[in-house]
Amino acid sequence: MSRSISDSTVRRLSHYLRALEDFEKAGDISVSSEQLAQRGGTTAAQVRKDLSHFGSFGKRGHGYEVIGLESTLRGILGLGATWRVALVGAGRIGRALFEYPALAMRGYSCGAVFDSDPAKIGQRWGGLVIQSVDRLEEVFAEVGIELAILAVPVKAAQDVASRAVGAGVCGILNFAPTRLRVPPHVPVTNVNLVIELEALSFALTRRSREA
Amino acid sequence: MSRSISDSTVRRLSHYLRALEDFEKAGDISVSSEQLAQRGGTTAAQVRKDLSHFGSFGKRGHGYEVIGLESTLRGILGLGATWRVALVGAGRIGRALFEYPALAMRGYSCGAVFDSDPAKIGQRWGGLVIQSVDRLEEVFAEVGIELAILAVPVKAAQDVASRAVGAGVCGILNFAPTRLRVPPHVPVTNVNLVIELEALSFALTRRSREA
DNA sequence: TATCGTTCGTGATAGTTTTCACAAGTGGTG
DNA sequence: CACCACTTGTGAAAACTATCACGAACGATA
Repeated sequence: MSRSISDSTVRRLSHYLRALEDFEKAGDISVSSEQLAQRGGTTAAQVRKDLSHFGSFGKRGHGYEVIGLESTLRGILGLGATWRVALVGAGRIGRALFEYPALAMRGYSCGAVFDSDPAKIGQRWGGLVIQSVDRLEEVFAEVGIELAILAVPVKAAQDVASRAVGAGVCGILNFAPTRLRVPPHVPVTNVNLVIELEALSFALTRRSREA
Repeated sequence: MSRSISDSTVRRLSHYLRALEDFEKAGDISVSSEQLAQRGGTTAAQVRKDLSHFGSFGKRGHGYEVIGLESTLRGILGLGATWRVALVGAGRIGRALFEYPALAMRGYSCGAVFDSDPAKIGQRWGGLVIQSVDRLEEVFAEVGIELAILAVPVKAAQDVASRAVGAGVCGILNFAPTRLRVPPHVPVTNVNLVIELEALSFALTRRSREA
């Protein structure tokens, strides 16, 4: 029950949850840390350590009960709650996210869409009308937005982030390839495609250099 | 000039490069590790350590020459090379990637698009005709594909990955929320939106629990 | 009930990454 | 030339993360 949980641990919990969902589909009643480890690409000891930060969920000699651990992990990851989300940026990436089923399934419900392009403002996406970013604060308050998803160009990202924080947002999911400056109490998760591309490029190049 | 470079270091190099591009635009000739650190959200010592793994690029008393370090980093990250890429999966995410300018700018040139949906096969994207995944090996050989971008459903991901490896691919950029099993010599970079969503959810929940 | 094979939970250990602190190099100035 | 303000590059220390190894619990079996 330690206080500070490392990012790597949280990400592994995510993997375990997905593995458990598969074990459930396969009809398994219980799984061992060893089985979870293999599916998650880690070790049995790591699995047990990760879980032990939050409590003691297994039975010695028999492993973990699939359904039980599944809902425990959902609880730890906060997947029971639902969050009212605003999507800022109605470009290709914004659109892909808007229709990404996992968003809704993880409890993120989209309550507003913004763009700065006059040609897009007023268009309908699902049941929502695309709003001008100029009205961001106003709409955030009206709809009760808790979370902002940023799918805007780098240039606009910091400004939108600051305004979202000003409007009282609880967290930000940032797709712009830039590090946002926000107060420490606002969690930001970055999905930075450029970094991933460059990391892959590095791995590829390193490989061909060594060969 | 150590052998094994940690993933975190590589990702920071990416940040430094972006910062340098900005410093260049702003007309700066040289920067200190302190300046790079602030832009990249880290510390001056970290910046120097990261760079020192690859050589000694600064001048004591004066910092790093912006243009010079920029091209050094591009070299380290392998951004000079161009890679012939295949996009597997022509859904929303595939489309967003296909039009993502950073892809082309990082030296990834798309040489083929695949899908399994008969309704999509035969459609044109840019100058490319969407191919059936059934012809994957064939087309990979014809076009000389070096890299596969997977934007397919989880169910199909492992199969496509194995076939891409069989077809001699050098690396994989995987958007499916699953861990691929590939031979160790094939680098895989995962962009797992589900994990990011759950990590954010954890941070949000943790926060509201503590408050 | 006693024994056995299994698997968890966890303190100790090993390994990795980050931070610290300072000697050494650089250009400028009088 | 001697000194100064500045900033790098790097060994050593600290912090963090992963692995190991083993006692303790559990159900099954006779």
